[in-house]
Amino acid sequence: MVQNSETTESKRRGRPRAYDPQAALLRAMDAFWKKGYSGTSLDDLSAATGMNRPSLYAAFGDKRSLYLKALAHYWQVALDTMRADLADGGPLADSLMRAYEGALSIYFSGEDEARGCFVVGTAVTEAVEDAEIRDSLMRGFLSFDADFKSRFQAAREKGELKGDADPAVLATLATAVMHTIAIRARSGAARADLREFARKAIGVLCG
Amino acid sequence: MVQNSETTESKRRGRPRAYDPQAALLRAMDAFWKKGYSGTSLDDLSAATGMNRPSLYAAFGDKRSLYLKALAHYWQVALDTMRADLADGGPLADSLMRAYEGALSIYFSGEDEARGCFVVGTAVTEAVEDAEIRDSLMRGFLSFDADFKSRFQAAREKGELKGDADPAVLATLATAVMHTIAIRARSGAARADLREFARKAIGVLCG
DNA sequence: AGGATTTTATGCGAGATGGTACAAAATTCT
DNA sequence: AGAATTTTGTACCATCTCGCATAAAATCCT
Repeated sequence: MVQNSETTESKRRGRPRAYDPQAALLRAMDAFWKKGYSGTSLDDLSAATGMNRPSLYAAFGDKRSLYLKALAHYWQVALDTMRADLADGGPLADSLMRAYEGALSIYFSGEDEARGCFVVGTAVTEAVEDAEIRDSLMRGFLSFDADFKSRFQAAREKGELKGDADPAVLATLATAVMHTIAIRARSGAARADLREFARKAIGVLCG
Repeated sequence: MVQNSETTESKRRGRPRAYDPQAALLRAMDAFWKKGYSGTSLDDLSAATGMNRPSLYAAFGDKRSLYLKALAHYWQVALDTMRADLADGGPLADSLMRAYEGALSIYFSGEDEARGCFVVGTAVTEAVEDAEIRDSLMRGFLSFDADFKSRFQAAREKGELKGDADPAVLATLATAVMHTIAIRARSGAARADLREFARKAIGVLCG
């Protein structure tokens, strides 16, 4: 994505960086995750990362650029996690439950408060005014749908689903379950309740 | 909700208001709807309502107070609309489709751009830091669930659903469909596609 | 040791932001 | 007509916001 000069070459010319850019990106993501894009100031980001503003600037560009990098990173982690959860063997219901468990781990990964999904909790708000964010959302959600659909198709070929089941619809519904869990987690719902709902919803989807 | 002195008494003592408070609240809601709570400035609100800042203050209190009033109004409209759509007679699938059609009308009611759901698009972001908003979300979503659940229960008693169908789970799933439609509408999905998804999702729920 | 190079740290500046003071304007009551 | 009352409009203030200029610090190369 960036030049690999940073990771490969260990001997850099000038004063060494005081902070790991990758770790800083994660802390910046945490800050955005809590307060949203507009609600997070550069002072918040500076405090979260431990970097002063010029360093933030040199490392990530301006505020929006930093947010987009955090968003891209989140998508990557979220999609990779879900693909891995869905790919592991076992019955369809187990695969789906693993995916929802994985999502819940992310949604409740905050220090004190439940933050839900980074995308749903922060990017959706900006989507109306920012076309780049909007496109990123559309692509990401369709990617979720596609992964679920593949899993449903595989299940149908194995006879785990009724023959008239529509993998595309079930996939979008599976994403819908994830969306409502993300929303409700950020709205104060208990993790155990959401887990239980996921379990029962899977029952309906695998009906 | 407020004193009815404003609406009933037509003769007020001092200089008359230049703007209708109710209409102004709707315009303010539009402004928040587009840019979110943090992203909307008092200048935005002033421009949207045509009121200058001191008038905004006198009418609605500070920015957060105005937002909370807009949020309460949206909940009222959204819940009333859905209850009416679900209550009208006919088969379960028709009731559900009416509810989703009604939601889509709201989500695509913006001037140019699709804004999705006001709650999902703006309040969810603030929920982590603002306990009052968070509680409002929890109550509202559970209210949606409850209304759907009543409708599913009525359908089951009429024999429209299989006996082993769980109205509570189906209700939360129905809300999940609404959530994902809200999210996707704001992310640029086409109204026709969302409508089609709703139709097919109803097929799964009414299994 | 000294120059070159890169990052850090302090701090500034132009503009936006939320909120308010104050006087002028528009109406009702006496 | 004039006092009382309520809203409007202008202007202002303290603070925050983003972004950057500039100098000091820490390393590598010769």
